[in-house]
Amino acid sequence: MTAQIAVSAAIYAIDKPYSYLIPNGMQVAAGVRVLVPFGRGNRACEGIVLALSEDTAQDCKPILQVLDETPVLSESMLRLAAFLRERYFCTFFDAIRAMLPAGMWFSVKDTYTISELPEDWQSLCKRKPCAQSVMQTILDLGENAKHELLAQQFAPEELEDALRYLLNKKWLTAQTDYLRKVSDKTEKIVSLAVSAEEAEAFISAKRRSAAVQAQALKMLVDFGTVSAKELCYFTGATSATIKRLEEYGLVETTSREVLRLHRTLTEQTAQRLTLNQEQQAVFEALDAQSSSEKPGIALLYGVTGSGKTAVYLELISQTLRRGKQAIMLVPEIALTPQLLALFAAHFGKQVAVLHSSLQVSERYDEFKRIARGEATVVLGTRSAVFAPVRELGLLIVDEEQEHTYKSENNPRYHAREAAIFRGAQEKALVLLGSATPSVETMYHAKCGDYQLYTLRNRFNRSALPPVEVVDMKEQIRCGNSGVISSVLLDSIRENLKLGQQTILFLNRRGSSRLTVCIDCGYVPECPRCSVNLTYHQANGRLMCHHCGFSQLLTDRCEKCGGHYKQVGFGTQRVEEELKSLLPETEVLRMDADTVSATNPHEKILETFREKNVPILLGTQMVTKGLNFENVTLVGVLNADAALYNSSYRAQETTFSLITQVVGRAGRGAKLGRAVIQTMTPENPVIVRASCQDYDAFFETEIMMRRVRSCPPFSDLVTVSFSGAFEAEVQRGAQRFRQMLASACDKPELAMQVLGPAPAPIMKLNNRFRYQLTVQCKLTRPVRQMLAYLLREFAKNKINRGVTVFADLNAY
DNA sequence: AGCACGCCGACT
DNA sequence: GTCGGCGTGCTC
Repeated sequence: MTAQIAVSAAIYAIDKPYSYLIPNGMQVAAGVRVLVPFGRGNRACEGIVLALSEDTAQDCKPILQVLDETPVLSESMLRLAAFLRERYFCTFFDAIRAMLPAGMWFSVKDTYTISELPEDWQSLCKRKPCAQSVMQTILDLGENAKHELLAQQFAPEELEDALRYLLNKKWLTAQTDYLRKVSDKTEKIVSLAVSAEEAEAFISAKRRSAAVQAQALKMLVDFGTVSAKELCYFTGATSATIKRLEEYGLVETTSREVLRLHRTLTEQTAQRLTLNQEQQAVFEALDAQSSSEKPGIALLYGVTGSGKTAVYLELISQTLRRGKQAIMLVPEIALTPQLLALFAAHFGKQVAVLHSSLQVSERYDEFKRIARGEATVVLGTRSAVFAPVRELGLLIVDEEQEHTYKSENNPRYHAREAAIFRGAQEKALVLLGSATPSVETMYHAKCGDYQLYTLRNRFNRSALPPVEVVDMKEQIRCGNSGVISSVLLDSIRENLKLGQQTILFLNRRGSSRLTVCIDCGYVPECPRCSVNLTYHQANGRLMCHHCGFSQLLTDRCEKCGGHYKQVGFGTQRVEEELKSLLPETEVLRMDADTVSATNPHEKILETFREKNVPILLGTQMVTKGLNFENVTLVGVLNADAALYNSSYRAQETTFSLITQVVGRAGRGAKLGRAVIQTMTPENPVIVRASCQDYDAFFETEIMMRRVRSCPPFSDLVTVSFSGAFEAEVQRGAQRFRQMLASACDKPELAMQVLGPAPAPIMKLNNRFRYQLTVQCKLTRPVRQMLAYLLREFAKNKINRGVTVFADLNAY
């Protein structure tokens, strides 16, 4: 008997199921994790059994150890992993890693023991000083040492080198333990280990040579105890700085569990749902579809406020009544406390919540509750599509057009696509819901691939707010160079008089802030990335949002000694403008700068609601699922900001965004209104969004997509190349293009290749990036051909120094 | 990627 | 003469 195993150590270029011998008496099943020897060195490495087969083993190694008593993934989930691997060009294990919660993984603990050390060992390794000191350390520790302990004392590279040397000499032996880890996120806390006076003395003694250390110490003197993260943020220190200070004995670090605001689901008595006629009809049809032999996929297209959630709840209840379970995916759970409360009220303890801000152990617990069948309703973000429910009856993807469903790291899967595959596998109804469905989804619905259900009426019959489009060019001509038009200002004033609230939305895309020297035009750039640095008021530093680099903003320009100025309009600038226009009015700002762990957006929104703050100003965050009775005015400050980037999705996201924002006004009894500011009032996307005409928008958009061969008519595979040397990366991309050209000799492999072009951010963390865009129908043969080329590219040593990866329909 | 095997330059 | 450098090729 052999087992086909996905091995964690296998990189993409060599990833495939590896066959291993099952030793006599060992209990192995598909879906259990095992320890297997891999590679020349036969290092123990983690794997998961994909399948068992009868074939007599030829020359394969035996499994070392079984790590799970029962499978952690069902056969159907293993097929889903295979699907992810093929569609998103990742390894089996990458896919599996995405499917299991962090708390289920094993931590590798290497322990080194001295075996046979010759008397004169010190003279024997004179030429290897690092090995000598590592050996001495192990001796001091008493014959054996844990890897993590050594890692604290030596630089990683040096340590690995020394250990390899010592193991090779057979002076040391290593043993590997795999322990289940259910560790929670901890954060490092730094505090002074000496008196404030001593720290001050150190600062003045050091003067210039260790400016960052001095800064960090100063902060500790002022605040006593600070988290390492904050210390780095405010002073520009790095982990190395803290380590250095620790060595000097000036500071000490401890770790503390990250405390997160965790909402416990309070059980309330659910109000009996009453569906209106339209909802009832849709519910019945969906219910019929879900109980059919092959339920397939449905799209619930319902305008904002038409009560999609009520239909979801009824369908979930119905699924439970049939003895099956349901998963509902939402774009961002933290933004929808109202939904959480609703689910708690309806399903009580049967609900499991899975989202990114859960602690590792909490997530693991929820995972187990689902696997055991205690939780039958799963509410969660992207990765909840992998929740281990046993008998899936319903899989809802709410707001299916949202970009948060696309993973931004390996495997770069789309939760909607994973949901559709899983639904088909497990014969569950996949229900996509949206007020502004993605063009792809609506297209499939119109083709009949998905069943289309429509909710046309707003639930409480409240009319959609009247929308006014303001031409900002006109405003400039009239002498208003600010970001708030006179029309919007008047409306805000009016609203203030009535004691009603206003939400102002600023599109971040295309409105990035910039620090520039007004004398010579110099713009500070990140030394590691090809981006400009952004000024943060909170710490007075210029920061890189991509690699974490930061530096103090100097008074004078470092090139010419001139003056810096902040240009571009971020929320800060709008806030200032509002202050001068409406000096007496309180403005609540919500963006990446004001939202933090200690001040989460829920808290800001709560303040907005409770204290009846007149104006809420923010970025994307203010558009999502907020229901405020007293909000009667919504302003979109720069509606077209995202419209002119090169992505084929720009129109769609802009339309969806504006529609959502406008839908925020007048949710209560009072009539709302919306003001949309734009430079291009005649733009069809703006026009259609302002009158909430999705159908017209869709018709034009689908035509454009057809003409340009964009999704859903074809797929776009972005093949990215990165490396330390720009010319090498570019040549690599060029070579891949040639490989593509010679591989696509058959008609079924038809494709169009664009590039190589520099990636949108050409340099990131000192690595240069280029990309090719492959436009094709991603059929099986095309996928296999691309996978083959990716592997060949990685294997060929001519491409050494250049790494490649592919992303399907990237955002 | 990670690791062993194999062939050339600075030390005992 | 040998130890250790780095280049090369394979991973059940």
